[in-house]
Amino acid sequence: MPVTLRDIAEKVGYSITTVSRALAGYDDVAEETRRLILQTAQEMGYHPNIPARQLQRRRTDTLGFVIATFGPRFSDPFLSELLAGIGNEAARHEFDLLVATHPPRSANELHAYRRLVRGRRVDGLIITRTRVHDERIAYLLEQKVPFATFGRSEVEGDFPWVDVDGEAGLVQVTRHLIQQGHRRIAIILPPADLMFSRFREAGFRRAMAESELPVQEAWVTWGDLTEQGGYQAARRLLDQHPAPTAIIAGNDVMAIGAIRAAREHGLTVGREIAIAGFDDIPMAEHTTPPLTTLRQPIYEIGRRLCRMLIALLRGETLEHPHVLLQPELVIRQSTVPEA
Amino acid sequence: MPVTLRDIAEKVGYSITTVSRALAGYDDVAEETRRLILQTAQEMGYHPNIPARQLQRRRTDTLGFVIATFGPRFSDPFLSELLAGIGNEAARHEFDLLVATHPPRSANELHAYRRLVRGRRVDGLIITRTRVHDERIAYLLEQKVPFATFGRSEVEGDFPWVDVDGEAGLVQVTRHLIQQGHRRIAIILPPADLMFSRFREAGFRRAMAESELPVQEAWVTWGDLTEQGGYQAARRLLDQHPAPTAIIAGNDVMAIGAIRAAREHGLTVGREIAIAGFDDIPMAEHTTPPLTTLRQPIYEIGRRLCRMLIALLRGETLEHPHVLLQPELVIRQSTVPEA
DNA sequence: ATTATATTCCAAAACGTTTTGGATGTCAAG
DNA sequence: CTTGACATCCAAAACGTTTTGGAATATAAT
Repeated sequence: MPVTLRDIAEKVGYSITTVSRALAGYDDVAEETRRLILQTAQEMGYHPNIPARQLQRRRTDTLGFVIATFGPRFSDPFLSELLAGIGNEAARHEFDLLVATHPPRSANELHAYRRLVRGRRVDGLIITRTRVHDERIAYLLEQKVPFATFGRSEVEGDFPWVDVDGEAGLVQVTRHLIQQGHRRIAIILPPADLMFSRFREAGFRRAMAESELPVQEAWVTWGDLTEQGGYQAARRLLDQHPAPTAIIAGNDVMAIGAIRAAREHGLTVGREIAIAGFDDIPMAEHTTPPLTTLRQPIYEIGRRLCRMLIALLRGETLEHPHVLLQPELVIRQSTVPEA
Repeated sequence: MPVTLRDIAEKVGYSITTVSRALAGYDDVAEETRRLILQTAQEMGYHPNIPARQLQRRRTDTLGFVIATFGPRFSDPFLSELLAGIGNEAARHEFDLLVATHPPRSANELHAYRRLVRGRRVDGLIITRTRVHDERIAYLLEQKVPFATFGRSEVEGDFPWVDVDGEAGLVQVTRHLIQQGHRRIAIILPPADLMFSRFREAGFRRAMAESELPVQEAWVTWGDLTEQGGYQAARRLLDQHPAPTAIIAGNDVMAIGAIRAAREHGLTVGREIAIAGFDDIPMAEHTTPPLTTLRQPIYEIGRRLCRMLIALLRGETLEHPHVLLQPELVIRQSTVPEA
């Protein structure tokens, strides 16, 4: 039913080849012929059949992005924003985006990657939240499928990445808290198998050491990046004696959970306890009190990763294949009591 | 480089046809032959080329979902959860999901749909937040592309949908507030061009009329479903004299904004002012105070829409092509002060 | 022995595109 | 008049799959 090159060819009386080449803009088509073909194609409502083109060109102009959904719920603002950045940039380059979802760290996570790669559904993929010994990266390297990651990796191999300097970030925020007079500082780290958890821990320890403050090992904890996780971890921290006077959470979502825990403990956040996050999600400036956090431009990173990957696919060599951005400390009332 | 049917055929000494049919499970292949072919395919690491299959089968086993991103940011928990539901269910049926993003109500919204439809990239689409005179629906009906929607529509045409009875929901929550002793009740509706805005408004008015309470027209306002939007609308409401003692927000995200506005106004939410939302996003039970809201099972609806659409694509007739779910009133401390 | 019926196989066409490697015709230069 | 250069066109192959419409052989029924 849909119009094909053959239909146009028959109508205008030229070969399929010529029609194809006219539409593709080759210069071995007479100007007048081209005009006729273009107009006819327009009139007949021609649009190329993409699967056919993909088959012939042996590429799909499609990117893959696999999202981990937490249980039945996925409302991680981090992933949403990244997705928006990737998606909007992909659209700008006329690329499509194939999204696969799956429960996190499930057996079918790799299955999702294999599906996309084996079926030649995508030309490249974007990976986020790189992990220690990341099997996704290992797989894609082994399969020689182009990809770009948000986050560094210790896996050997050459691939572009963008990352935010979590170590420097944690040095900043820890120093800030120390400057505010805090000595008993706790931290709720992201899951330890995530690469950025390591960097942030290192930054925290470095800043504490620098001020010759001891790191209470009981105050170094981990949370699963959800509100619940932050809440629970913070509760455990606040139940201790002595309790910390400041908590740094691995992301804003956990920080929001920590705020709730602190409030339940009867503490005034900002005054009796300081709480800081990481990300600067839109909600961060609207919590009560507004959240001190480290801003990372997630949306922009999504766009950038997408651009890098597409450049890679086009065979261009990247000027800066590895980008390390500095997070920006945004100080709000959750660590600095109102004047 | 990748293994094709031809490679297997040459290796085992049968025709491409037989290899194809053996792998597809037809019964006109000898048992022994099939075993040989299956094993060889396995050994050689065969995986079908999906674009080739799509071309031949004239279907893609792929669904499309277009997401409106708000400005550069998209962190709408509603959309995230719906996406998770759709994505996980699609994976269960071996369907892929093509996601397109675009700024809301931009000219290229329809462009995104056209792109997916014209290029025959997808077999069907899922639409959410149906609008009055929805041009997306009109377009898909005109193109005879299967789709399913979250939300009803007044556009003529037959297509499956799932919706939540917003009118009944608003009757419930309004009654609840009236029962709590509120007389001056305001509402922040979703944008008026969204179908569900109409239903909710009707429910609100019905419940008010039923108790012979006047609806202050200045207290019927609209917000853009963001935290900011809810905050601003609530501020305007609270600046009035007399101010409402209860505010019903069009979704939880706006309710969170309203809570912030109320707090800034020096009001204790739950006690001096009641605030209710709609959706019951994960964050709702973790706000301060926890939010009274109408729960709609967004994740499940995503799955259901996906199932309906796939059934439709398979030519099955749906038992219940139109599903109207009842939202569940979840009463928390934002409307009922703590004991 | 012949016919009918299964069983197992496959050549070829088709899906709609892009690309290769010329073919044809025209025109200016020699 | 020939040659070469250019401009314009196209037949055919290829991408990798599925499906159609039998062919070939073996087995059972007459």
